[in-house]
Amino acid sequence: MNEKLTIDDIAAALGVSKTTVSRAISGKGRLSPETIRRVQQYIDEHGYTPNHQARGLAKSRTFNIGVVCPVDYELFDLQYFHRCLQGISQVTGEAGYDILISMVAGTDVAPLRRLVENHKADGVILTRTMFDDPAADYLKKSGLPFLVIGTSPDPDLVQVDNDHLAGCCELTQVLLGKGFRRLALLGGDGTHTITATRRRGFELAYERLGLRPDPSLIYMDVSGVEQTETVVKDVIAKKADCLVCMDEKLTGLAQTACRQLGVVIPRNLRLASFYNSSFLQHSVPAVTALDIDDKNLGSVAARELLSMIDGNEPQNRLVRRYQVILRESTAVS
Amino acid sequence: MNEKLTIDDIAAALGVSKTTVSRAISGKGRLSPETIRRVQQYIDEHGYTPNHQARGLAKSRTFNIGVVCPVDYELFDLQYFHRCLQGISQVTGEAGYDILISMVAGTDVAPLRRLVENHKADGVILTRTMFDDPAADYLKKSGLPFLVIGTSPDPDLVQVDNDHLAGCCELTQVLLGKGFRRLALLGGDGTHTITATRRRGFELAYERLGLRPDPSLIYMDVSGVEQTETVVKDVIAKKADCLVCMDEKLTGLAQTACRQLGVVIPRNLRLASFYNSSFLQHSVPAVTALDIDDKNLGSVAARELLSMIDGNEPQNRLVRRYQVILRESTAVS
DNA sequence: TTGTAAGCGTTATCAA
DNA sequence: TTGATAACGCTTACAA
Repeated sequence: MNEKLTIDDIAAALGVSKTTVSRAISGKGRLSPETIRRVQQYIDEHGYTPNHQARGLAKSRTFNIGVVCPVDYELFDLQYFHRCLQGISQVTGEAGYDILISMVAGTDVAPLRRLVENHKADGVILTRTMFDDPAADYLKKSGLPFLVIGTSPDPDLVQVDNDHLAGCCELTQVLLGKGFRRLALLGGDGTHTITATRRRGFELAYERLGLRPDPSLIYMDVSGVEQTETVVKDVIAKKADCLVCMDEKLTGLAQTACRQLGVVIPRNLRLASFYNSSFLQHSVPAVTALDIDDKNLGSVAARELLSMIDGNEPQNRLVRRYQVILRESTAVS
Repeated sequence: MNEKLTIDDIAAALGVSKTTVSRAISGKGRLSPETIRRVQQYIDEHGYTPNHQARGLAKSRTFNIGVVCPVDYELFDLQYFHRCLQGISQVTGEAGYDILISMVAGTDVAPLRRLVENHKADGVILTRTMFDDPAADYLKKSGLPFLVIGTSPDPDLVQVDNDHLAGCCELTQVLLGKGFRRLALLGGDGTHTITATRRRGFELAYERLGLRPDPSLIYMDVSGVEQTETVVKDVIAKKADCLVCMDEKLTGLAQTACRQLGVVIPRNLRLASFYNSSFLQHSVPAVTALDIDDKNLGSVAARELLSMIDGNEPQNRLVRRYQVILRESTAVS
């Protein structure tokens, strides 16, 4: 209704100065309880809502944080992104911050640049990291506080990530513990750091047992139905016990390939995924997977970014919120 | 680098007034070409970037638009949302606007209220509409320009939507044209207006041929694997020719159910979807579907909202960008 | 405990 | 063609 009520109006109505009103609202400075009460009451009755724009100008803050969303995110990435966003949203919301989405296509950081140059955000979260990430490079130069969700070899980047290394290692260890020795690994885009991390976790599990994975059973940069079918054929030919896929997309491809080739899971081949999804949970048979709390990841990232914005020393965070969920697809025959 | 360069600095450096600089930048008012050139040159050399916050305060605009994203969006909704967002992002970006995401859970519009009350956006887009949508109700009261993507029975809402009615009708007509007479319809959440629209389109196709669908073959509010299996059993028992699913999620459920029940598509039952996805395109067999250009929908919505923000009369828009894609799943045996 | 006044970086309204 | 100067709504020294 009275959208245009300002701090001045209240001051005039109450016969006090706008400083007093400002203080009563922010709670800063010492005021008589009586004054505070009067201001509060007036606000409650007349429905004043502060103008963040003005507040921002005065404090040179926008109370926005930017979140970069790659346009090439696919079906499953979106789920991850959405859950991250939930965590981010919750934390930032409580702190009075809003989320500005910047959609970047490929290596073109123009939208991000706009956001930064126009001073529209106080900090930025990158939800994906790549080697030589142009977005990260740009942000580094900009001087704006930012962090990446994910792990990067770049030590200058503030990083928040799940301990995928430990998680993947653990899932692999569980499989090895079941007696499967010939595990095949199916990996996607090698330019994503997560791919390297998962592979490392896979290998680490072997090393802990003093073993080594069969290098000919590690397939990287796999994508598409045809390629996956080729891999599955090869995996069967090489008599692998179990196929471990790096994410749910690859797992889906593997399932399709198996169905096409008449490979029955878990009878002819076991199947596991380094990333869980409701999809894998409901597929037939349900697929063993590493379950990661993405929402929590978003919360942690947001909290860290807000702390950086407040001038605190940045700190990398490795979140250990995951669990191995064993399902039918890795049943021992 | 010199992030803190303001219009004042430029004015001082060039020995002109800030008004002049402001005009040179905005292109408003008459200035000598020479002055404009000097200002431009200075900006180019020293890298001035305007402060949107201040600009916003002066013009009482935020240059943000809010986009509401329900947290309960699932896998497939997200794809729709993401594509919409691409369209929105492109249009708003070109107009110098940014996108503020407001995640709302269920009927709790608190995050949206925060956004509105803090004057953080000049307008809002709702990417989903429900009957008695609390978000829409709130926005109506707020007075902020907003529109919904989707169709609502509420005549007070500015609506931008694909012509689902025509699209669904067309797909249904194609199926009827193939000689299938006993079409079953599988629908989801009845509180979503889209569900009602799709049903109407389905029925309309029959009416155009002077026919009526078998009411016992229309299944609404279906969700979950078990329920879908029950429906598929029933559909088979009632000797339907084809099962039409309202979206790709239901289609996926139907596919799983068929696989479980040993129902072979398209031999024992034909399958079609009122919403296409890469998923249906790649599944085996590929599924006939209505393909809709969601990105374009987002663009249209964004353009309309910006127009409303500029004070133009709101206008409902019915976008006719769809195509029926026939695939293996509806092959005539 | 409260008030005055000077910012914050723009745009807009007058004059000149 | 330009320039003072006053908004825009809020915060915050510095006074009182």
